[in-house]
Order: sequence, then structure tokens, then C-alpha cells
Amino acid sequence: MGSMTIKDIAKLCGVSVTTVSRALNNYPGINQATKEKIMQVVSENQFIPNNSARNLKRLESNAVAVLVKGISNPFFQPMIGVLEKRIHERKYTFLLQGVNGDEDEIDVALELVLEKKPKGIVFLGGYFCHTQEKLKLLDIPCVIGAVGDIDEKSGRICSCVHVDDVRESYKMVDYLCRMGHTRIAILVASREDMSISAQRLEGYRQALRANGIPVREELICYSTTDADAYNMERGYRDMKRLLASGIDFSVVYAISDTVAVGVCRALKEEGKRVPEDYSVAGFDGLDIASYYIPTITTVRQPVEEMACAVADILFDAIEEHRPAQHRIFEGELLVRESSRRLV
Amino acid sequence: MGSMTIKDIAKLCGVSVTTVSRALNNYPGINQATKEKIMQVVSENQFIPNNSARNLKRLESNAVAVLVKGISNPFFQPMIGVLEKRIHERKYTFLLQGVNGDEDEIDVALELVLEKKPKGIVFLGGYFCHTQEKLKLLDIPCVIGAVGDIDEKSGRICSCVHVDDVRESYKMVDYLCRMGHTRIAILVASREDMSISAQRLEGYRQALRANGIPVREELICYSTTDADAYNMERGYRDMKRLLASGIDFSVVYAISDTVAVGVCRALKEEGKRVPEDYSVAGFDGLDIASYYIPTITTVRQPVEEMACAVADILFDAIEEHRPAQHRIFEGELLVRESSRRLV
DNA sequence: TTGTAAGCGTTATCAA
DNA sequence: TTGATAACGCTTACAA
Repeated sequence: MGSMTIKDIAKLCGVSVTTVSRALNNYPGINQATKEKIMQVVSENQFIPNNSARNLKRLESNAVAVLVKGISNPFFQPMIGVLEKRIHERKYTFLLQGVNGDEDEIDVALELVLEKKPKGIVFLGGYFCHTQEKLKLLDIPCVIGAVGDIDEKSGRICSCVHVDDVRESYKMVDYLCRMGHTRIAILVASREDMSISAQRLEGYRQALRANGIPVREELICYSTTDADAYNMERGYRDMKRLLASGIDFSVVYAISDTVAVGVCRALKEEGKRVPEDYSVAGFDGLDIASYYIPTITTVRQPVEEMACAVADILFDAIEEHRPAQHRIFEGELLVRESSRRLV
Repeated sequence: MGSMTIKDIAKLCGVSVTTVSRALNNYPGINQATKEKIMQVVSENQFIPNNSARNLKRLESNAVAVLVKGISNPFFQPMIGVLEKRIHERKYTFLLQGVNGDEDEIDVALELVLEKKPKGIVFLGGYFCHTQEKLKLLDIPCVIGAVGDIDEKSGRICSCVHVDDVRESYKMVDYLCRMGHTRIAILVASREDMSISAQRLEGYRQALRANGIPVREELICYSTTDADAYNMERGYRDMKRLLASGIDFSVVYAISDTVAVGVCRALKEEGKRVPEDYSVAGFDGLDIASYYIPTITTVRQPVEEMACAVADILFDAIEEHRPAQHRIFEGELLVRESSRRLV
């Protein structure tokens, strides 16, 4: 049978729809006995309230939405976990929604706001270059997590939490230089990328310059596609290509730890030892970087702390009406087995 | 200003709401000029239709929902990717929703059905032991992906696509036995688990029996918590514990490849070589298993094919009204560097 | 080709 | 403590 409505329940209980609604929503000022009776009929008939009708009528909800572009990115997994926990602790409903690669996250958010009326939104992933005008339309507290810099004007509307990708990347490359490396290959995303990949590349350039090492374009290896720029296969493929090219280098710095894993495997298969023949470095500080053999030198982003900050800032804005905040976290250079001093 | 409605647009254009609705929904029988004018006003004012109102009124949508319990499980990532692609190809809207660990997936689905009226649902993850009664309430085509066996009666209502976890696990353990191993440690989920972990353990028991090897309870290592039963840290921790216990074994069979990674790392740190000192085997056939050093012996589940089957079965049910189907896929034993014959 | 008006299932307002 | 009733923003007969 085509699912019950609140009216059917009202009829079955011999009360009005208002009373049923009150029972359903735990409103005060309703007779305990009436309420119990209603709730029993509700569960006997497995009645489920229609959320569309609720959302349509309700002026506000108690939800916080998390929109993730690239939900398969392992970097976001601990973030999502922490966010879920925090949001629940604060007695909000946690709304997780994936954003397709070809969708505009703000458009998705705008629809969501009309539909579900969340109290706040967290954006994870994506590029995030939106006009302030569009951001203003959102009109509820927003925090962007771990997407690198956003432009200054937008920053007054949206909070953001991230590491300084240029600086952290600089840290890594500077370390490699100090270890005596001068021919440092880097695996970045596509040439068109304007996001974290571009920033990490900028850090690379700055560090080389600061160490008096010329930037050699042939050592910058761009991904041909944007889709798989961050996976193991990509690192594997490009590493094999790099080795075959005969280009000389002593260390490979990969845009992410997953790519670094592919790099290590390719080296292994070509009979090269890490770090004896080539050093390898990654970025992010994923679990796999510390469980791989060899463990992989990386820059750890403090994901859990960052996720906590995202939540705190959002709730500050929701509950205390605090203005947008920007928190930049310090990454941690983790020197591990995959890199060594060049003698 | 508090967001426009279709009425405002109608007023601005000097037409009725019906006409606006027609323009918005690409209905036939509307003057091209009127339509263009309306669409211009719509975009000038950045009008966004309210989905709650739409869903409330509409008798059906064109969406297919994918509900994932444990969205961070790397096993589901390629599945989700393929599903998204297939669903889009068929011109359906792809709805991805996470289900919290403590939520009942059917309850979530029931709400969703009322709210969004999808044409079909895919369930990934979770345990899936629901009464047929409850499943019947859903009343739209459902496919359960990769969750192992569901009980027979439910099977008439829901389709399912999976590998035979008992048989595949048997395959792995039988292989290990044939390689001369008799002391095979296994890392499974918690004692209470009734899902894939229990089935893989059953396959282990059967294979040992078939090979005339007694099942030794001390070689069965249960996870203390259910939450992290499948991650690297868990494998690492339990492996260290197992080594410290002094229990004798020649191979460790982990419930998943991620756990196997943790196992390998722990062995490495204790100065043990894989496979010379201990063999290691995993399950699932994740990318990392083929990129790890050593590459990890595993049973590959044909995820992409399985995801395609999920989609095909669902669309068969939606468009051709075909009854529930069950497809059991064959896993593939991948013998790799992490295991060896015991001499 | 366009408009009028009746719902969709709920919550909010007000009165009883 | 309860109930009538008017919205919420949209789609869809049906009428013009």
C-alpha cells in the first residue's frame, strides 16, 4: 500500500494531524498518554514522515552538510570521520553528500540550502575559485577544508582551514636540497591545475631557487589527465616513463603519498633500490606512507586537528555568529626510510 | 533577500507560474520566445527551484540512489565510480548517500524513497540481515552489492551481487595448505561479526579440514573492536601481539589487503622477512596489494565487473520489470611475492 | 500557447 | 491539551 501519511495516523488514533505532528516532533504540551498511543500506532504501521514535506514547511533544520568533491580521496577519510563525530556530539544531524567532478559545488550547495536548510556547510575538495557574489548567495556559515588558498575577497565570506601548500612543499624540497640533491624530479597534476598541485609546484620552484639550483623543466612531470593524477597507477606509469627517458635525477618528489607508492613500486621493478639508488618523497602523511616498505618521507598534514578546527569554526559561526576565520596549519616534515643524504 | 520562488519569476516575466514551470522543466508546448525570456530572468536572478517542493509534488523522479555503509572502505571506491558512470550513461540522476555505522540502512532507504522517489536503490556495505517484511516496504528495485550472502527469503525481494566469500576464502587457504603450510594464522573481525568476516573464517575452517589440518583456536585472531577491524593499524597491532605471544605459525592470512599491509610492516619491524620467514596473504585485490613491496598474495574480487552487474540488474528490474537476480562472481587467486612454498 | 486552481504531506498559527 | 486551517513552493489536470 502506498505509504501512510500523518492524516492516516490521525484518523487511526482519532486525533487531529496537529496532535500527531506534535507527538512525532517531541513537542511539549501534549498529553503523555495521547503521545504514547500515537507513537504506538506510528510504529505498528511503520509510518515514516515525508522529509520533503517537512523540509518544505520547516523554517530551519538542525543539520550540518558536508560536501565532498572526490570522496574517494583517502586524504578526506579521516577528516570525514572526525567531522561526523563532532557534528553528532554537538547534536546536529550530519549530512554527507558527494559532489561529482563536473558539478559546481556552490550550485549543489545552493540547492541543498533551499532543500534541507542546513545550519552550516563544509566543503572538502575541489578547486574553489568562485565569485564572492555567488558565495554570498549561500548566506549560511561555510568552511572550506584543506583546499589551499582561496582568494581574499571570498575569504571574508567563507572560513577556511588548510596548510600553506607552498610553504610545506618548500619545506620538503628544501630538505631534499640540504641532503645534497640537486636533480629533483617532481610529479604534479596537469599543467592546467590551479589548485594544490600548482602551489606545491610553486614551493618546489622557490626552494630550488633559494638553494641556488636551477629549475629544469624536464624534471617537472605533469599528469596527462586530471582524473588519475593522484593515484598509484599514475605514479607507477610516470616513474617508468621517467626512467626510460634517461633524464638524470636522484630523487622523486610526488604530489601525494599514493603517487609516491606507485613510484616506489616502479623503481623496485626496474631493479632500483630506494633510497640507495633513488630517494622518494610524498605529501599528505597518509597511513600508507608509514606502513609502506620502505616507509615514505612525507609532509604530514594534521588532518584530525584540521577537521576539529573546521568543526569548531563552523559552530562558532553558527552559534556565536563569529565572522569568517582562516586557520593555516603547520605541516610536519617526516623524514623516513625512503630518502637519504646524497654523498 | 530570502531566495526567490517560481511566483516571483512569474511576476517578473508577466506570465503564470505554470508557464515558468514548463520552461524550467523543458516541457513541450511552450513558445520558444517566452521560454527564453523566462530562462533569462531565471538566471539573472539566480533562481533555484526548491527540490523539497518538487519532490513533494512529483510522483516519480529519475534518480537511482546508492547507499554506502562505510564509505571510507577502499573496496567501494572503484564500485562507486563505475556505478556513477553507468547511472549517468542511462540518463538517471546519481544519488550518493552515506549511511552511518549505527543507522539501519533500510530505514534510511525508506526515508529516501518517500523523499526523493528514486527508481531503484543500490546498497553497498553493512551486514544486511533484515526481515523480508521490512524489505518489502521498499517496494522498488534493490540490489545489494558485495555483502555476501543474504537469507533466501530476502533474496526474492532484493537482487544481490557478490563473491562466495566462503568459497573464495577456501581457495586461498587451500592454496596455502598445498604450499605446505599447516600453521596458518588468520586475522578476522570481531567474534560477533556475522558478515563477510564470519564467512571467510568458515572458508578457512573448511579448507583446513579438507586438508586434514586441525583448526587451532589460538591461530584465530579476532579484532577487539569492529570499527577498525579492517585497517592497517589493526593488522600491525595484532601482528606484533601474535609475534610476542610465541605462538607458532608460518603464514598470516588477513581479512583484507589493508590489514595485510599492517601485518607486513609489523613483520618488517620485527626483523622478519616476507615471504622467507613468514608468508602473508590478504583478500579483496585492492590496488595497494599490487603496489606494496612485496606485492601481496590475495583473492581479487572483480569489482568493476561486479559494479557493472549491479547496474545491469538494477536497470533490468527498473525498465523491464525483471525479478530479483543473484549473481555470484568468481574471485581470482593472485599468487604474488608475499607467499611461498614451505619446504 | 497560456492560465487557474487543486493538491503533495507536513508544520505553524491561532483559537478553543 | 487539542484542533482547524493556512501556508511552504512546486507540478499538473483542466480550462481557456
